[in-house]
Amino acid sequence: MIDARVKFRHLQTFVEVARQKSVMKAADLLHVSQPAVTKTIRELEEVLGVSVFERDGRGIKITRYGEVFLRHAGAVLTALRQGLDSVSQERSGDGPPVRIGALPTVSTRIMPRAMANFLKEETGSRIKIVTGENAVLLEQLRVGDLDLVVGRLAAPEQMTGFSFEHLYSEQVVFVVRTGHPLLSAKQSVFDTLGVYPVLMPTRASIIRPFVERYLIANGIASLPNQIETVSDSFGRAFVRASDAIWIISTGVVAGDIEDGTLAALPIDTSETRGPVGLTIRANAIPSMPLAILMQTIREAAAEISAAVANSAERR
Amino acid sequence: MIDARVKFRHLQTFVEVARQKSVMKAADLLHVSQPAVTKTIRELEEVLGVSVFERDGRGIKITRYGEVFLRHAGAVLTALRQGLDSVSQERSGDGPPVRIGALPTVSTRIMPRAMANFLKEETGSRIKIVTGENAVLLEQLRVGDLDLVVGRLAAPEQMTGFSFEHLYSEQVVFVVRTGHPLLSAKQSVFDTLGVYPVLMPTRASIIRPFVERYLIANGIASLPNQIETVSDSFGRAFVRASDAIWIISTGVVAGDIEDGTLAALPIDTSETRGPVGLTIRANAIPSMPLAILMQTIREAAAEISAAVANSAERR
DNA sequence: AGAATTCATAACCCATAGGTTAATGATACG
DNA sequence: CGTATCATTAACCTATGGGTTATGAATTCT
Repeated sequence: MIDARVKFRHLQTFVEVARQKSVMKAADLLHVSQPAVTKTIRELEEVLGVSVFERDGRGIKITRYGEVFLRHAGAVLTALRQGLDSVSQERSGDGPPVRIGALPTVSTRIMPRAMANFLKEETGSRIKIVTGENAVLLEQLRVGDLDLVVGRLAAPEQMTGFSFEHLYSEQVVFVVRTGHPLLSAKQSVFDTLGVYPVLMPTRASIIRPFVERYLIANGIASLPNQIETVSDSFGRAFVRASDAIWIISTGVVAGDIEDGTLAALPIDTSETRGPVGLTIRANAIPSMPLAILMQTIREAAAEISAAVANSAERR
Repeated sequence: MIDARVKFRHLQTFVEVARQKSVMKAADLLHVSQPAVTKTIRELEEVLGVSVFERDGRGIKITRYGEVFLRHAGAVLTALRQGLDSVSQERSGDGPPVRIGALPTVSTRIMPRAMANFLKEETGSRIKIVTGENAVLLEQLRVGDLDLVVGRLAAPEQMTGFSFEHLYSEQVVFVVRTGHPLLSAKQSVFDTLGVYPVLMPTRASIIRPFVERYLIANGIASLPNQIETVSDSFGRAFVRASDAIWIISTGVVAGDIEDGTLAALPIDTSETRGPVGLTIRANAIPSMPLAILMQTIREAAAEISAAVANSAERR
């Protein structure tokens, strides 16, 4: 059982003092007198049995016990805050919409299907879908502007504070219009690659490094005629109308390949294979509609992997 | 700012009633009169602005708002509980030991130094260090048998639910005893590599795929005389006593190279470079001693990178 | 050394949190 | 239908939570 002496007030005060590194400032922020803050901290230390701050010259310094407790206290407060407005927005009928970021890979195949299933659930909540560059989306996720990002797993440095749930793996392909000379070429594709314009993922995208590594590994140092784009609609239109080569995630062009408007070059790109999944803030508790949406996305992903497995006998 | 009317008492009572699905039983469990419970729930509902329970025949039933809030309330309480005993058990001398897994790379250089610093902190808590294969360690981390794994970043598929903190990067080297014929060889190392026995990392190890890719990239399809080992002590002994080549992380043999018993072959292995760092469960808040240990590891890593930068003028 | 800043202690005060018992609805059960 | 159960509501009481002002102790700045 939890020690009944602890109140939220203790945690709030503690966190505020820790943030301000000053009793005075904290007292100001909290609109109470300075001794009140000191007293509250004393009470907290009483319960914990250790000091969380120590005098440091004219000010104070957090102790290592304080450091540790701070994280927990923060967790408690954010959890509570979330809890409170999770219902208050649930009450108001249409709360803020569930905001999700979808990388291009999933926005053509997975998301439409997932949304169809989601709407069947009749949750009544609105959904906002943002497509964009990975770095941007993750930053928005971190700040809380988004609740969920669906796409490739980002580089580990960017993943701190996030948790990732694997859905399926996919790779990068080199696609061209059907009837493209390279499709019937006798010699190695890589030799003549430089002849055609190439559409690359932008530098900020997740797959870019994979692509670069792959190109280097295959003896291609730099490509002329390089165009960087995030827009899949542009890419699609451009590649259809020219002899350009589009280096892009399978998911984006799966449909086009299937109905024969585009074709993948016959090269082994399995090196560029990597996980696609759901990224959320690590300790956030998903709201009810979000939880449902995540579930429908999982299902959609499962359906599609199954379909792919059947039709192409992959694996 | 959080509504000051909410107290932990409200959450505890709420959770208890939700668990018992009965006001009476909850009142019993909480050692208060039954009206007290009702009142507390009323107050909570007042703050939330919605009912969390509704009468259901002779008893009560949780509402959908209640459902939503329950998860958060639970999270709040467990977070607080953890927070409290993260320090209070610390005070009482010996809590459960901190259990960490260290891959060979770090167990020779980083860990000893980190431990030395850690002991200076006088935390009084016990530490258990396990060395072993990556896959095993990560599984133990996942299950909760370990609190921390220090080593190379694992493949993304294995990282779900984990968070990784980068410390430094390192690469794989090919080492041989000093005086080895290959060191003074005129021709390319790769041509004569097959002549000598080779010690490889085991298949389950993280660096194995890196090594394989590297070998292939340099035109070596398969190596005869291949020995797979995880034991760095065996590797060290064997390589000293024979003409074998040891393919291993820099960290393991840095000391040996420094004092001249072993030497690295003069080949560029920068392709095998990759991040080394701390892996923990994504949403677990580190306990007091663990947090301190992580800090000392960071410091140790920083010291060592600095030392390396100085002595070898790397970068 | 003296002034200024910042946190800690002490003494005090009052609203209310947090409970109590007693009485009053609802429901299910024999 | 009466009666036992379980929750709600009402009336009331008191300990203490949560502040206040005044003062003291320790540093730092000038």
